[in-house]
Amino acid sequence: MVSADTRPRRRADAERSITRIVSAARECLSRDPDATMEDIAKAAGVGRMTVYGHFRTRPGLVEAALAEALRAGELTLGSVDLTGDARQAMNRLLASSWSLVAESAALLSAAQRVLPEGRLRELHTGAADRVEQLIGRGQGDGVFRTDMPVTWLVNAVQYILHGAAEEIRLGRLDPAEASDVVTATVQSILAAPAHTGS
Amino acid sequence: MVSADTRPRRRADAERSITRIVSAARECLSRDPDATMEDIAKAAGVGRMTVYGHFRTRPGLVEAALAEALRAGELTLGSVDLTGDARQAMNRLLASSWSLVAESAALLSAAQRVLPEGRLRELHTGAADRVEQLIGRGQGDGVFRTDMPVTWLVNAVQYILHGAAEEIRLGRLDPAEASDVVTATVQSILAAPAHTGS
DNA sequence: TCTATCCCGTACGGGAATGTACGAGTTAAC
DNA sequence: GTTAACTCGTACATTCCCGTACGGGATAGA
Repeated sequence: MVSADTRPRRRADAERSITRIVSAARECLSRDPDATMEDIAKAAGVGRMTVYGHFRTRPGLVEAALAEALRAGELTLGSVDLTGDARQAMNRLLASSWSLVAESAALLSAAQRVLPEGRLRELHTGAADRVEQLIGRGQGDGVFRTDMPVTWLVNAVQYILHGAAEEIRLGRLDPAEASDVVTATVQSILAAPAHTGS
Repeated sequence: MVSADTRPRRRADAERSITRIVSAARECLSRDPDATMEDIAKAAGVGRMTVYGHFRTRPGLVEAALAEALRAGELTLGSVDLTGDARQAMNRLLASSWSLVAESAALLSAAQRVLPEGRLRELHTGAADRVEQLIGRGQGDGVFRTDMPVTWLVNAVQYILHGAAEEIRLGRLDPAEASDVVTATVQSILAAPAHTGS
């Protein structure tokens, strides 16, 4: 927040470089959490030193990339209608954002390794909270199960998305049917049991 | 397989060291896939050089640790009764092996990074196949859903187990209730829809 | 045009991890 | 008790990546 305010004078090409670098960082780190500064620089089409010109350390760049991904997430999340039937709302949410969340999983793990303990959760809270609220509302309406902690349900969904991304990356899941598979799986996890059998 | 056969002469203390090293490797790599040779040596209570005396390279040690974990897995898997109702069989399977599978997740990812492409799947096939067969049988019996690829179901279960391990590690899931949560979640994913709705 | 900003290559230093070499002390096995 | 095997410390070479320093060249912005 400091750099953007106290440094209002920045040349247009620098702005463009930064955009490309952060974007490249997202892409690289999402594929390999151990991606090197040079890997990222190459992907951005700039020299390694140019990267250091804008981001003094690797953690700094990782955080910027994560922040960018989260901003994009917040944006799409904010544009989704979460009212009405919680199941339908969840479907809409997944339809518009599952691939984004899934692809960011590796980036998240990269951040987890280089950022101080609380920092990640601090940044990530916004997005997770909204999902948690939706699930909570669904529980209140009786359409989602209540026999498990909400935290677990939220994270179980996360892990399914992560898994779907991995399966696609490994060529074991057809990207075309991934969306349907993910929504169906998530609905199964969240659904309230039809009857209270043993 | 080679070292055990062509080198029948090994002193008892060496045998003990190897056991301790492999065991320590499992433990360390399951907590941190990037665990160092020195970390492992320290955990095993031996010097780093002793480790190199038995495993020339890190990948070699990782493979040995993975093989050990898989052997343990095969052992428990083999002792589980997989006949009868597929759902019950799955519950028995999970009850006896979910924590082992879950804890080995990090080890698996460590292996994925240092072992050549096909090697991991080659080693891991045995265990995965058995789960796949059980799910396939459940589908044939009409108790498990058939609207998704079996491969996806198998891996979705994997990812749930992985997630459960992570949640426990982060203190967000009570180990005492983890078993119930896992089995219930897995059953939800696998269950055939009660009625053929829209 | 002129200047401050930015691009980017080479070069260097530091740190961490892997794997090798040597060798002295210890211990199992015969 | 003798020998061969094992332990394990120090020291070293190598590699990889991070981050810094310097400086020449290109370019946006006035």
